[in-house]
Amino acid sequence: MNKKGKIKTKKISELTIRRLSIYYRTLNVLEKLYRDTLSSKELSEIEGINSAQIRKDLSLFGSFGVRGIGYDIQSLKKALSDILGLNRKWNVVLIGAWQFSEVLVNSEALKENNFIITKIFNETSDKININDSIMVYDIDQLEKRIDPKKDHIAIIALPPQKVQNIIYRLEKIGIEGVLYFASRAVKTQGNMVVINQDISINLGMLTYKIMEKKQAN
Amino acid sequence: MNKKGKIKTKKISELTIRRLSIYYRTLNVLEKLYRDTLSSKELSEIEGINSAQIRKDLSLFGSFGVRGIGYDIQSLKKALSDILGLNRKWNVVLIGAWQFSEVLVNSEALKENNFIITKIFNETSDKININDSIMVYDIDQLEKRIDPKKDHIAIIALPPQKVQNIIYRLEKIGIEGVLYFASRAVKTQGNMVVINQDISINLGMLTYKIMEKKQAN
DNA sequence: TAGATTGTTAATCGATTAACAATC
DNA sequence: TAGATTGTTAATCGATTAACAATC
Repeated sequence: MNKKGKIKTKKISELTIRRLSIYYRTLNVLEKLYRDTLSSKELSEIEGINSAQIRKDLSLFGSFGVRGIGYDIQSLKKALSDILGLNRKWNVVLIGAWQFSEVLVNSEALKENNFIITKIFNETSDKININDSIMVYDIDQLEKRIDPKKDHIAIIALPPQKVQNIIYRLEKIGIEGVLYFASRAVKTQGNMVVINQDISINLGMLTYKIMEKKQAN
Repeated sequence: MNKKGKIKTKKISELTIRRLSIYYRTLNVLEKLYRDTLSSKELSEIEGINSAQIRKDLSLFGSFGVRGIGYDIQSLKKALSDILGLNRKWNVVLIGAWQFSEVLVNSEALKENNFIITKIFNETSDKININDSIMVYDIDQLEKRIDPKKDHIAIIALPPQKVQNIIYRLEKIGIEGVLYFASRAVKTQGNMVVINQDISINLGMLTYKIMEKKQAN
C-alpha cells in the first residue's frame, strides 16, 4: 500500500501498452471475420511478436484465456478495451489545417475506437466541408469554445512552430490529453498527457532499414 | 568477419535508431535558430532522454563531440543524416485518398528531409489539386507507372482492407520501402522494408495514460 | 486419454544509467 | 588552472523468452 492507501501495483511499461494496442487492433479485424478464438501462437504469427511475450503482457492484467483452447476473441477484446480505456466515448477537438481535419473526420481509426470529433479549430474555417454535428471555429476561440468537462482530448495538426503555444493554451484550459503530429519536442507543466506521432521519425527509420538491408546484400 | 568477408558489426537496436531520428529533428530546429553547439545535457532536457543514453547512442557510430564543449550542431546533423540515410534524395510515390495526398504534399516533414513526391496514385484522380511536377494516376496503373529504379519508397494511406493487396503488388514491383497508416498488420516476402504508423495505437496509449494519471490522483 | 495451449517461473538477454577518466 | 562535457566502462535494471506444470 502506498500513502494514499491504494494497492501498490507494478508500473506497466509503455512497451507493453503499445503491444496491447496492437493486439486490440488484430482482435477487431478477426472479430469482423466472425472468428471466435485465437491462440497466442496465431496472434504471434500475425503481428510478429513472440507468443510468450503476448501471454506475459496479458497476464499483467489478468487471466483471459483458456488452457488448451486459447482466447475468446470477444471477451479478450472487451478486456483490452477496458484496460486501454477504449470502453467509453472520448470527445475530440481537432486543431489544424482543414485538409488534415477532413482526413481525420473520415478516419476509420477514430470512428471504430469511440473517438467522437465534436469541434474543429481552423485558421481558414470557411473551407471545411463536413457534417452538421461538428462545430467549426477559429483558433482564437480555443479558450471560449473548449469545455474541459466535455472535451477530453485534442488532436493537433499545425505547422511545428505553432504547436508549443497551442499546447500551453490547452493545458491551461485543462484538457486531459493531446496527440500532435509535428516533428518537434514540446514542454508541458505535467498536467496533461501528450503523445507525439512524428512521420519524420518513421521516415528516418525506414531509410535506415533500407540502407541496412542493402548493406547486408 | 562473417562469411561474406565483412566486419561483423553489432546490430543496432530499433530503439537507438528511433532516438537518433529524434536527435536529428532537434538539431534541425536548433540549426535554424543559429545555435552552434549543443551538449548532451541540453538535448536531454529538450527530449526527455537521459544524457548518458544520448552519448551512448552516438558512440555506437563514432565520436562526434568535443570534451568540455559538446557537439557542433552542423557536424552532428551531418553525421546523423549520413547514418539515417537522409543525406540523399528519396523519391516517394503516394498511394491513397486525395485529402491525404494533399496533406503530405504540403508536409514540411517530407520537404525538409529530402523526400520528393513524384507520383500519386488515386482512386479519384480528378480531385487532386497539386503542382505540375507530380503525376497523378489511377491505382490500376501501379505496375505500369512505378519504376523501382527511380521510385524508392511508397507511402500508403488507403482503407485497411485494401492495404495488404497494394503491399503485395509493391513488393513484386520491387520498391524498397513502404510506410503505411492503416490499423492492421501486413505480410511480406521480406524483400521490402515496411513500417506502420498507426494512429489507433497512439490513441490507445493516450487514453491508457490519461486513465493511469487519473488513478494516481 | 492425447493434444493443445495457457499462465507463470526463472534464465537469458539487452537496454539504461551512474560514474569517471580523458580532455577541451 | 578550474569547470565543463565527452566517450566508455561496468553495474543495474528491466524486458524478453524458453520451458513446463496446469488444465482444457
